[in-house]
Amino acid sequence: MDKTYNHKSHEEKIYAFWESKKAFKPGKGTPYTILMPPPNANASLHAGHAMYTVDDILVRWKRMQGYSALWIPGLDHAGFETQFVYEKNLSKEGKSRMDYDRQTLYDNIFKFVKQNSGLIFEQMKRLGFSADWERALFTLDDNVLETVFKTFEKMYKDGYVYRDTYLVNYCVHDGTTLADLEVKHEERKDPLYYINYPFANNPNKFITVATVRPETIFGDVAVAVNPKDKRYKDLIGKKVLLPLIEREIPIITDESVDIEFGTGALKITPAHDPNDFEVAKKHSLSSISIIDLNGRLTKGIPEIIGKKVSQARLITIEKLQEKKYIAKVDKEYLHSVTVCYKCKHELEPTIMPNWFIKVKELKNLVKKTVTEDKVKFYPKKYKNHMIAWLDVMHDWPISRQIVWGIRIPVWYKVDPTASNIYVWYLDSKKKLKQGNVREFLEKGVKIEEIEKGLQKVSAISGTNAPDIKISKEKPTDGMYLPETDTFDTWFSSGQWPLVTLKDAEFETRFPTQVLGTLSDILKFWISRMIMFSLYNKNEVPFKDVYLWSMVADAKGVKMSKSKGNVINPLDLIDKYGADALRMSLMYGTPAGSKVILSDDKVRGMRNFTNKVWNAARFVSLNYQNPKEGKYGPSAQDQVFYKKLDEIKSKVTSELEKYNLSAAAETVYDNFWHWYCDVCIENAKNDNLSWRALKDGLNVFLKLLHPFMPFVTESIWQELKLSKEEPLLINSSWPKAS
RNA sequence: GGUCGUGUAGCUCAGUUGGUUAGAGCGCUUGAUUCACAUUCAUGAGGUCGCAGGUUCGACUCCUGCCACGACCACCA
Repeated sequence: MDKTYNHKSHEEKIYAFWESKKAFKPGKGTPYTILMPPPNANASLHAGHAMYTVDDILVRWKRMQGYSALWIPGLDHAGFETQFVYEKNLSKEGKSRMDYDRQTLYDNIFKFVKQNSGLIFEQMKRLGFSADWERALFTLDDNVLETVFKTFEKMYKDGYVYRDTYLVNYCVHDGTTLADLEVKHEERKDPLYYINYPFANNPNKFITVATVRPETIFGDVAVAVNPKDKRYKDLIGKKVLLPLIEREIPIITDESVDIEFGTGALKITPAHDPNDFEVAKKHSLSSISIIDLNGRLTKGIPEIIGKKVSQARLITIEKLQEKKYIAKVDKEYLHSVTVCYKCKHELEPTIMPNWFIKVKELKNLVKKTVTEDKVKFYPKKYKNHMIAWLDVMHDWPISRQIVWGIRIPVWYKVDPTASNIYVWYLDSKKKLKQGNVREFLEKGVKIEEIEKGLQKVSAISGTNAPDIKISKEKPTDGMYLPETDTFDTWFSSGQWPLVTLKDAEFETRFPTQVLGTLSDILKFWISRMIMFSLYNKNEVPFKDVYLWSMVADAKGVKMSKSKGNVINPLDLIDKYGADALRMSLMYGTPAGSKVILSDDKVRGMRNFTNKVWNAARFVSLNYQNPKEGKYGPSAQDQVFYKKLDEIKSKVTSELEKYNLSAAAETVYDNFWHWYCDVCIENAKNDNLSWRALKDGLNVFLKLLHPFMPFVTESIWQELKLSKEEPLLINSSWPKAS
């Protein structure tokens, strides 16, 4: 053996050795299954993924305990995320998604993803991950689509899926709807305009409303005041005129109006404000959409038609001022606006037909299950987080207006006499056309041409909605156009536990054991997985959930590209070895806490790696050439074995409780400061037998193996400590005698 | 504004049902070295355990209040 452990010369060799022995395939025994949270297909390894070491430790430990341990990896298509990255590349070439029909764009993104995919698995192998790579699957694989379609169909039949117009958070920039979860709030300072609305029967008198969005007055359908507000008591039911366009709207009362704010009178714009949408629904007021999906005004005064919102606002203000409608302006008004979590642009609340999942019953099922600890959370506090989230969770919009994803398997029947389907398509000359299908058909455009160049279909919902068919393939009984919306990524990845296992494995491996992931996707993902699992299989997807809060640098600051403090785990592996990295991720990182990744810490653990190597080398040298008659007194050996038993029990019980950091610390401390500093010194002084030390080494290598697989297996192979067990990875876990 | 959580050494965190001098890793001090390991060993410094009360023979631990920070939720046009 070399005097110093050089990870570079061992790690690659050992990993190839395991693979050649098919060491990651499940053996016989009680099944133990972990599903890897699928990383983005085109991602490369970052510090967050390195924490999957948690899974690897558990799998390796259970494998050694004699379980049929299986760790199934996968890749996620990550719809919105990926399309965002792709479109950024497109714009560098001066192009946009509008230059392509749906299918071509999809194919191009698919190529783009394929080019970059799989790299992350190779990087995970460098960390020593013992997943069954041959079972890896991708969220766009056929069998995944099959399951997702079936679930959708079943939910539709069971009445959990509905289509409705709804006020959604629409990002004009990215061209898609965002779920509430994807929305960020940002503080802004904007002018607050006080605008006079004259009374219809007496234009010299008026009621004043306050708004930061004067351009939306053309979509107003009412002015609301609080019923308890004495100032407006006599005005209720009266009509006022909208400035500039002089449309009549009523004054209504609603308790949600804050008497203290502004003038106490609120303009109601249901098509472009979530609160107003609710109020309008309550009072059965229709809504008037004045902004289209490109963020341009469609109604109002002629000067603003076709203009973008920001411009329209300025023009509107100017006109209002000219006609003296503005009572005053509060220039320093601080309020919060909703922005897109991805591109940070301000969102436009917009009314749009969408597919929804009715969640009330389903979420109560999840809540019951979580409350009853059918799924346990480590640390426990996340149980409360989950329940609190379920309480406020409302219907889930699952359609996304992006191409990169699983197309919602719905077909709209084209009725050539109805104006209920609106399309965007590239004609045979690659020119973008948009309008009613009926009108195109009347002009002699063939439905095939529309379908071929199709970018987007928007079918109205409600009473005049077209007939629909739920089917993967195009129905043949007439003219149909496909739904172009795709599923929210979480709709498919929420079914991850249902698609990863083979049919027969649902008998043996379901529910799976544990899911380890970053706590910020508790709501997005974990809640949905439990939901789909209960709905489809009447069973939880996993028994335990292990969470960590975030990955931070040495100073405890969250790693992010914008802060420039990102540490690439691969660099640390190059420098100090995978074992050192793994150990430093575990040491001092209890469930739920921050994961600190710093060069200093990893270096410290590299020292430990070397310590293990050297101690093993020293013990084996002495054991192979024991000095005659120098075996120490057996009483001291007995004390040694007793302590060794205690360590075995302690490490095992900590692992059982998912106290991975405590287990790591126990084995680290005892190996270094007891076994090396005390016991080896004793043996040198003939106070302990080399035989006992050799047994101890055997035990420590096994206890260390889940945490530091490479160095331990290297030693095992070099020293051939046990003839019965050729691979440390498959050896038996030490039990206290 | 609401809910939950956190506050222990310079940093990140342990501290089990209240019980002697409160611990670890990294960092820092000083020293050792022909010794398996300078990738080592030993040693030391550093904590009013957020603040103020209370319960108790005894509180980092239990209770109350306050302060600070964080997460999530809801957000007033």
